[in-house]
Amino acid sequence: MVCTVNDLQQWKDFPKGLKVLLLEGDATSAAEIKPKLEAMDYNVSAFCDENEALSAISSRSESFHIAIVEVSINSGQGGFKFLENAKDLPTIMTSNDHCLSTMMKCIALGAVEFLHKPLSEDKLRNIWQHVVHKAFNASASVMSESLKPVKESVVSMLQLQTDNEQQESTYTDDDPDPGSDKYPAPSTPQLNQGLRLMDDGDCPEQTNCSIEKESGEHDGEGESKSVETTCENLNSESNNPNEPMNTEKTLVKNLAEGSRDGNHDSSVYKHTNDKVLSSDDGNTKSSNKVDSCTLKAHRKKMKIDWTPELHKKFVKAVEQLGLDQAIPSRILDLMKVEGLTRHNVASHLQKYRMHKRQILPKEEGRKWLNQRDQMQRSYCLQQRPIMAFPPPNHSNHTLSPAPVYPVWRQSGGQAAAMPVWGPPGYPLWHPTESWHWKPLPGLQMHADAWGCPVLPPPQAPLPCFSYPLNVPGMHHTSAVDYKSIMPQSSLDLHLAEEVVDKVVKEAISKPWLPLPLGLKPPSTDSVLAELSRKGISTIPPCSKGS
DNA sequence: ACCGCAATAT
DNA sequence: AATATTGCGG
Repeated sequence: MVCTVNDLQQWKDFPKGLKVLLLEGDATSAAEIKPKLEAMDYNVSAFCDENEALSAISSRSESFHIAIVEVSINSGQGGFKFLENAKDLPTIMTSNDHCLSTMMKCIALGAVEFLHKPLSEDKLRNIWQHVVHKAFNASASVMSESLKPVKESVVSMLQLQTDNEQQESTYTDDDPDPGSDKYPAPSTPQLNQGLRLMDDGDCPEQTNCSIEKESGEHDGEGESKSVETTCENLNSESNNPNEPMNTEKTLVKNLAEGSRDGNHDSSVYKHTNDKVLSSDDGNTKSSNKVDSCTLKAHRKKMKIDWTPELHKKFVKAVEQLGLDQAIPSRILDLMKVEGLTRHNVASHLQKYRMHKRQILPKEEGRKWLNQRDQMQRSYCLQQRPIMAFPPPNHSNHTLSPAPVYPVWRQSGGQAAAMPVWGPPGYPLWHPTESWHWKPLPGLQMHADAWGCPVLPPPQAPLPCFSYPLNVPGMHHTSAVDYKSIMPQSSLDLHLAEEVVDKVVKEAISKPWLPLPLGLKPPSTDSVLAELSRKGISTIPPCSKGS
């Protein structure tokens, strides 16, 4: 609060008379710069000794409006000490060292601007802006919550915590506090340039940091939202006409994005990019790699590494829930994996289901797909496997080309060659040789394979049996065969039976529907015949609703 | 608000 | 190749 709005209002010829503290590493450069400042009618007090400068501001801090401090590369903390102890004084840092890290460090420590040397009058002319800025923002909470993550990110990147900031407790996460009067300066060309270097890395979407939608997901997924939120906040803030530093904020935010490798929790995420600092030139002071755990606010969603273990959890959850209840949110709950999002689960679940039902090649799918409306379509999709039971007169392979079942890939990669896909949900009609997932002795794989139960499946629920009426021959014979063929996976059995159940119900209730896959056969007549043969003569009145 | 699917992006 | 994201319909 060197200068209040009031002061400014009464300061007729502002910024003339601005009291500038100049701290240079040597008298020569001080003597060089001082005249330039004075040429603008600034009132300059030059120092070459940091401690002297500090005592000057401590003894009469009110007598300076702004400080221009050289960062001396040679002398350790040269300049920083002043910076950190002159919290109330808008401080511009200058240096011959154009290294990005230095710049950021200065800004992070509260400098209002960083100017590359040599200092021209042009660069110095408008330093008064900071004083004005401060005057108008000193009391207001400049550091909004939204900036906290940004701050943390930068700090983390620079590893300031390990360096020099014993006294600087701010970034830890507490105070975004307005008390620390230092605020980022109007961006300078240099700064922008420098920061841009940082984003050449690999954050493609950063350019449009704007509105990432997803804002919808405030739900339980206490995950990587923070940065996005930050982003939004930044944007909204940048709408403020009084805020001259949009670009800088954005860029800084980008930095945050870049440094998003930190995830504190389990091994869900792949730590893929730590290259962020690579563009950093050789700032040796803070060149250590960013500790990945420092950042809580990791930016965009990280790619989940669906390790076998994780997948196991997933499958376990799915099984616990049962197929009907296995929806992303519940699975997510059951899995209890920190950082995992519903989207992650949904995505995985989608794939999981896909492979369970062994999507047929589109071509074939098309054959029977357009036969009916959406309902019909989904019906076909769901039932197709069952319908593919080789009818007496058809060789199955002509109807259902055996898909390949990749097996779960070990994240380690050694088992990459293994088929990762588990058993198809309904492998019945597939030639045995395609059951890659089958026990596979010696490979710990199979348990992780898609669709392969990790837990003994719940014995009880075989929903299909809950229909006393719907156990026509088809079910019977098929089920029996199935069991004899595929005792390995009771889950599959379960699934198959469930599907059978559905099909039977469907067949009973809608005998008029064509069967998928162009299986001519059993179709209506056969089914009906079978039903009657089994003594089931009472076919529910075929109401669509049933 | 969430689910599921398909298409598409990364 | 594996995932994530998006768009759409439900």
